[in-house]
Amino acid sequence: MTNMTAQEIRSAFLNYFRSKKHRIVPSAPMVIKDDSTLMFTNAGMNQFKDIFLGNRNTADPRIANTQKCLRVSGKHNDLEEVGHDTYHHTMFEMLGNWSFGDYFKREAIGWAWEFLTKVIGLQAGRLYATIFEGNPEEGVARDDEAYNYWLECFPGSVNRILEGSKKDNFWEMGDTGPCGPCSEIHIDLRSDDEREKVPGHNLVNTGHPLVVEIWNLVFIQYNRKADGSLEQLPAKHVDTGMGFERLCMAVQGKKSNYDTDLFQPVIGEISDICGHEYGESDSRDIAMRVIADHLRAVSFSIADGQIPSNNRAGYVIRRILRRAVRYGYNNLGMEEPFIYRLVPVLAGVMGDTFPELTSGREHISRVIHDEETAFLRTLGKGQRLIDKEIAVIRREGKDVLPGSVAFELYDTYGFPLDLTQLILKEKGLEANITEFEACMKTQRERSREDAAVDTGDWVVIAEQEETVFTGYDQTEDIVHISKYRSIKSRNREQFQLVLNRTPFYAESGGQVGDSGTLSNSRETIRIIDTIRENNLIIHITDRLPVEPEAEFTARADAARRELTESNHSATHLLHFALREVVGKHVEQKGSLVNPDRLRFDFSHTSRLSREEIAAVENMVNEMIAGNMNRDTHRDVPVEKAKEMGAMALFGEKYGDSVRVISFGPSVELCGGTHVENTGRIGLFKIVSETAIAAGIRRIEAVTGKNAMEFINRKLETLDEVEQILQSKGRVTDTATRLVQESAQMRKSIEKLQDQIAASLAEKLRPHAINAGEASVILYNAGSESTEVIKSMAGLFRNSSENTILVIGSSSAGKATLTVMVCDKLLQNGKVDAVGIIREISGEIGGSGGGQPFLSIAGGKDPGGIDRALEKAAVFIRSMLA
RNA sequence: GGGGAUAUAGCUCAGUUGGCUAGAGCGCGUGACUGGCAGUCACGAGGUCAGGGGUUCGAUUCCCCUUAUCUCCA
Repeated sequence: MTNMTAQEIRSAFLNYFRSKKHRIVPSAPMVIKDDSTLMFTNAGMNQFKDIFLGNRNTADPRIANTQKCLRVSGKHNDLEEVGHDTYHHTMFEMLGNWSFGDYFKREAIGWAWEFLTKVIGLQAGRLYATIFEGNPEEGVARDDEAYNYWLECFPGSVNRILEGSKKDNFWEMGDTGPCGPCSEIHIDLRSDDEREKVPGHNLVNTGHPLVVEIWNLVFIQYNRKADGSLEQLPAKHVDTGMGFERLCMAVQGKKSNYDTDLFQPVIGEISDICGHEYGESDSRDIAMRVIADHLRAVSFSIADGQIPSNNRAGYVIRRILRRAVRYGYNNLGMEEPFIYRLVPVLAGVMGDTFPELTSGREHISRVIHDEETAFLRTLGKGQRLIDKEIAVIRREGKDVLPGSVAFELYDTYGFPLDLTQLILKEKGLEANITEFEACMKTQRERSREDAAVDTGDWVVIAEQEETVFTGYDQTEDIVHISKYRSIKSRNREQFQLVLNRTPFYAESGGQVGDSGTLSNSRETIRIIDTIRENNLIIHITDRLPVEPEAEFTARADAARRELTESNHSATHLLHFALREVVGKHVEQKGSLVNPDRLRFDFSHTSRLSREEIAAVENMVNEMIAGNMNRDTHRDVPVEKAKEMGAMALFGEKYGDSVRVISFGPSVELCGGTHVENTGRIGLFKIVSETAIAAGIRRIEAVTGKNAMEFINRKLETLDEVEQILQSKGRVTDTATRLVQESAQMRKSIEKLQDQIAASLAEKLRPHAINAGEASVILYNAGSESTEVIKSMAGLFRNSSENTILVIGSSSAGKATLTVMVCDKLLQNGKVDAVGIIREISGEIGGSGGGQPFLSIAGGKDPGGIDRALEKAAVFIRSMLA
């Protein structure tokens, strides 16, 4: 064991492979943008997937790096384990070295051994290797090759090289694609005593916390097809992954990943904040580990531009953060936001290797704070709801909360099940978990059915490398289909076509994909959309050509493309103008460009003022009027592009060489298509400016014809308003005055109505007739409003004890009857307003109801009002007699 | 992408088979008590019941659509 720090261990790894002629590359973003099958980087090899799939070539056959990974969904899902043991993580670093058709098993095994035992000094006596035992059904033999190389590392030792099953020792990327046998290195970190008692080889792959896998060497030699069969790959690759946190634990002689210098500073801070030492109580330790781990996952995601939200990747991040808040709330008693305060400590630990953490520190902290606050509010609401539900079951004399209710709390109000259980337990109640699980299951099935897609194998017509994209220069081309496949989802089938060359722009960088046609003398196929997946340009269509091998003319919809280009170029100008007007802290956080409009999200904390918006708009329009020519540089090295002043985006993956687009002072890295001169944009108009997340604002704008239409519509509306107000030029003054006046008038009308009600009451009081103990007033108020009548009813109710009021009124051919009965009269149960109204409402051809003291009926026959009043008098007398 | 929920005063929310003159707490304003503050009491201002359509004599309430937000699953 040595005292190397995590930082030193990481450098040792990269330096070692640099000495073996590997190029060291930076970690790819953890959040994945152009692969619909994967939301997050979950293994070191993700960023090289294109190369393994043969969609992209690489200039460097040997590469090494440390890659930030997230395992929280899909095949690798460790989320629920994290914190309860000492070695699972959501976000972790994967050290890896790669060979793309270069070296294979001999070097991979030899170097791994040398690095572990010589460079960082792990004891050879604690190491074990596993190899694939073979699988006759798959037609794959035992990996004797790897076995023999391992034999050279463990000369004469027994039980150091173990055989593993398909589950442990055959690695697959997904249901289909590159795969192959793998060979894992495990380490036994137990004390000598314990190793004496139980030999380590009995504990490999059994989940023992101190006998753990540290390095997986994958030998990619097959391609898994959709029918499940394997085919040999022409070029064989090596893909290795070593869990950095575990390696640090092994090197630093710790018993837990969380005891290393990667986690201790953060745990120390948590301990300071909550006032409990780490290591005192199991439940608090678990919570601290959960929070320390989740903090990393969430911070790195936000740094990569993925903020917590309610769908897909953003939802996964939200769930992780909420899990951390929950543990803090339950186990540490933290009822105020606190996780955001840990961000600076984390940046201190990892900021050197991952500068995005340091530079985005404040933004990350703010986003976490807002999310914590929001969730604590959700918990507060849930608490109230559950109290209500508890009252319900108590009333019914039960002690089990139905599973459907627990599920509703969870599904609709986001109240976690474990909290529900905790609260119930405190009151001696419990929840029906079986029912809860059943509800959960039906919800899952519904979603899965909806999302089910059936992807067919590629049908290859002609082998070829990358598709040549010709759309920068033309919208029409002569093409061949090189491969196609079918995609079935729900009851719809679509086809994906890959061409040898194409003028179709694939959705990327916010610009929508082109649509258009493929045609020849025989037929025309409609291309609905064009997307990019793993570096392939994929054309989507509803039907396959009759003769896929034929030659086609590919035509992208030129008018649509032109509108889109205007919007895209305008987006660049907008970005530039924002940085000039608002400040250099403005960075692009998202962008959407389609034929109708453009949407631009950027970092900025406050709402833009009217003046700022006008200034931005003016600057863009001046650049348009300036007729600035487009300057395109293709294949510029990234470094050179930055020298040119191009704005690169954090969390964006760029190739070695990039494309630079400039219009005058605006310089951007961009793969999209643009107008050749800003004058073509015509006109630029901002339509809206809103907040979309903490620290991020969104501008939506239109250009050209759309901008003209937008402005004209506004002007027409203004014209109409002027017409209505009869006030040319001073509409705002007039409108303000009108609104004020109408508020005043509403108030004085209310007052007048009260006065009318009062005087009407005075007028009617003498006309009361006696009926038993009641004093009855019958009156046809003509066109008096129901508001006044109700008001008067209130007056009688408050000022007398034995009045019964029956008032008729009418307006616009409709009749209304209002009946009020004083409270005192209600007590003896002989009459009430509802009874009276039911009795008499037939006379006006309607019906009604209400409260015992006040009821209202409406009808269509005003002529019946007097009859209704007479009937009321008879009825009341008979009831009170 | 699919399911569920919510939208009522500045804020947090009530509003029970459709009809109560739309309410409560907090906040805000004015006044009183007190030497001042804290506090207590009284009075008051503040509402397009999210927007649009429908059913009905009558809709904050029921139905449909739109928008926004929350939430779960993928």
